[in-house]
Amino acid sequence: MRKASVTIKEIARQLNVSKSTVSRALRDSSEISGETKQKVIDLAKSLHYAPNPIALSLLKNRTQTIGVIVPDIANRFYSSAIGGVEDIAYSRGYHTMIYQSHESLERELAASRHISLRRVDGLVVAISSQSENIDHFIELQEQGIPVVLFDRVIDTLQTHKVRVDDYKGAFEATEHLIAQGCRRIAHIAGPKTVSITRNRVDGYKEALRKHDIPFREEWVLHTEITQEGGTERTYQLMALRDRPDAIFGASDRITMGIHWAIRQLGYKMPDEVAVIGFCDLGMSSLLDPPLSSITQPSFEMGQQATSLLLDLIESKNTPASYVTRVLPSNLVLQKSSVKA
Amino acid sequence: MRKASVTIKEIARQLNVSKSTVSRALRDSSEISGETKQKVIDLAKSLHYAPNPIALSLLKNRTQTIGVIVPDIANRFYSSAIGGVEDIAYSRGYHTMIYQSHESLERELAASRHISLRRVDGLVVAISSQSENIDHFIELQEQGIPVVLFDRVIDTLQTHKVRVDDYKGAFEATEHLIAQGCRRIAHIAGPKTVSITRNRVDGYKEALRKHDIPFREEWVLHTEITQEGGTERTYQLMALRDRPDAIFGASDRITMGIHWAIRQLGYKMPDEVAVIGFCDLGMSSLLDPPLSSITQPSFEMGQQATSLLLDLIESKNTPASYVTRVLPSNLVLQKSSVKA
DNA sequence: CTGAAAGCGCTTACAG
DNA sequence: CTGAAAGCGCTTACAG
Repeated sequence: MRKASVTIKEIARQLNVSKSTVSRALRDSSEISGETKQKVIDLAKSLHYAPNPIALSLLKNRTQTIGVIVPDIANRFYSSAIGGVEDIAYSRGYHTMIYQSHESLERELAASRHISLRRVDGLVVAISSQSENIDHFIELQEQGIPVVLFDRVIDTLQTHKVRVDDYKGAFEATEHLIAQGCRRIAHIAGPKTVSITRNRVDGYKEALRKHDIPFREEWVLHTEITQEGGTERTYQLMALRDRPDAIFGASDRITMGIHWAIRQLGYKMPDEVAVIGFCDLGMSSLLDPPLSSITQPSFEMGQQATSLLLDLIESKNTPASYVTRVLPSNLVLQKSSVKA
Repeated sequence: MRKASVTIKEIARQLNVSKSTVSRALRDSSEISGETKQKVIDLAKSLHYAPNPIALSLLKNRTQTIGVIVPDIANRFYSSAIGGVEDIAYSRGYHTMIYQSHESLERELAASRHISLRRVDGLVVAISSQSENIDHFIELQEQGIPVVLFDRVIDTLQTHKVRVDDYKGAFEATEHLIAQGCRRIAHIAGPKTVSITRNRVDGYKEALRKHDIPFREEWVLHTEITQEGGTERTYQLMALRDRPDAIFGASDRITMGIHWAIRQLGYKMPDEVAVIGFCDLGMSSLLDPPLSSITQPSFEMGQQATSLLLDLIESKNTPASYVTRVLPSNLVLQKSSVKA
């Protein structure tokens, strides 16, 4: 069915030279005469010759392809990070294969297996919240496939990491709420298994401590990273005898759920309940009132992770040490948390 | 520094048989003795042997991989459609490579080139709005790489197509606005180059005609598929001496822009201006007031397109004729268009 | 039932 | 400067 492509053999036949000569001419080897070189190149062009990357892969055991695993491409944070990955990969001659884990360890394993089988050259990954065990990534590394983590990092994997300064972002958001006069500040956090969650809870706590506001266990709730989770936990918080006067949400989805629930329940934002959360700006500005956000440099995170990965792939030996890049987040204040 | 994988040669060496025998035993050929077969299979298992898919690709000129090109993976409609693509591809033993065109012909060309070079087995695509010329897809077909269109289809390409019933969706949305008592109904449409746009405009016009409402040129504006586009065109509409009492938006992004602008401008929804649009439900329910939407079965569209594609890939000969599947859209009424 | 050989498309020591 | 040969990992007629 498939139309046969032009091969080096065909060019050799037409020119009455050997395949070796054609191959060398095309890679501009210095040991070929200018004349022959030109003949080969001209014919190759007119025949629309393109080398078969699969043959090269077999030869070099390299595919010029990197993989990226994210929990969910529909999430703007990740789709934007993928943009950054593709940007760097493309400019350095690599292609990108995108996998979604849907927060499931099983699907992360399937993707890892595929990456190993397909001889993908390296992997950029934001670990699924279900994955406490990361043996599959260690196995990839043992096979010589470098892995770089971003966003969701984990201590047990030795490698380059790129993450945002969650602690500081959470600290600043909480301190902002305090500056607005809030004293009863709740936090709806992500799954306990995720590193980010812990950092954000810590930042939140530290801001309270700094301003001598007592920490109250019942005002920190954990949930899956979904809008429904944010909504349900908001119901739970607002149902408390002692209800909060501010809620800080740990992610886009969660925070959108909070915003929605607060409106549903009939509270005025920000006066009765101030809301702020880690969120994508495009999203948060659409809401009414617009949502104060801690925004993350997602595109840059994808870029940096990929650039570190390609360095690993292209260097002969394992590096002396791994780096962890911590990028700043950015506080964008809007009406949901700024009192008149 | 990639660790060498176990090969058929290694198994043959350890068992003192030929590579051919190992190969046959592993594919369970009937011409190998049960005993030998068992030995080979056992050793293969204990060595964690996995066939090198790259070698197979070189041999068969097939990669068990399909490509999918969409304008933008961050758009929920497309990320959900990709979910449907992956669902079917995975269950039939194929992997999916995802490409984004960002509505640019140039990037669509780059993706097509990659698909051709990488010997991807087939392609599912929602054409970029910039691509009036689709020679690159015809070339793929000529190379024996089948292409199936979904969402954004185009008449000039002979192939299977899967789309939603835009005409009917637009017709119903418009008729609903009329039922609400609106008579000055505007439509903010997508780029003129896209087939969908024309169908939606036609559905809108037909509903007006049926109810004897005169069509007014100045109430149909075209824009890029962005939120900003929706916002700008809304400003333009509401600035008219004769302003509309309802706006029907042609896509998620556009409609979100309309909703935002109407609120900004201080109009009451739905009483002063009713708003409805093609939109994802998760999104539209978040807004205040919740947005009436024509929802599309994006996941199913991805599934059906992929299933048609795999049939093309796996059949020996080109089919007698191509099909166009038209899926129904669904009208979900919410507060933005339903008057008390 | 099993093996040697050719071949998928390419590169690269090794000869000359 | 050019070519013949071996090899990447696998399959499959062709012999036996």
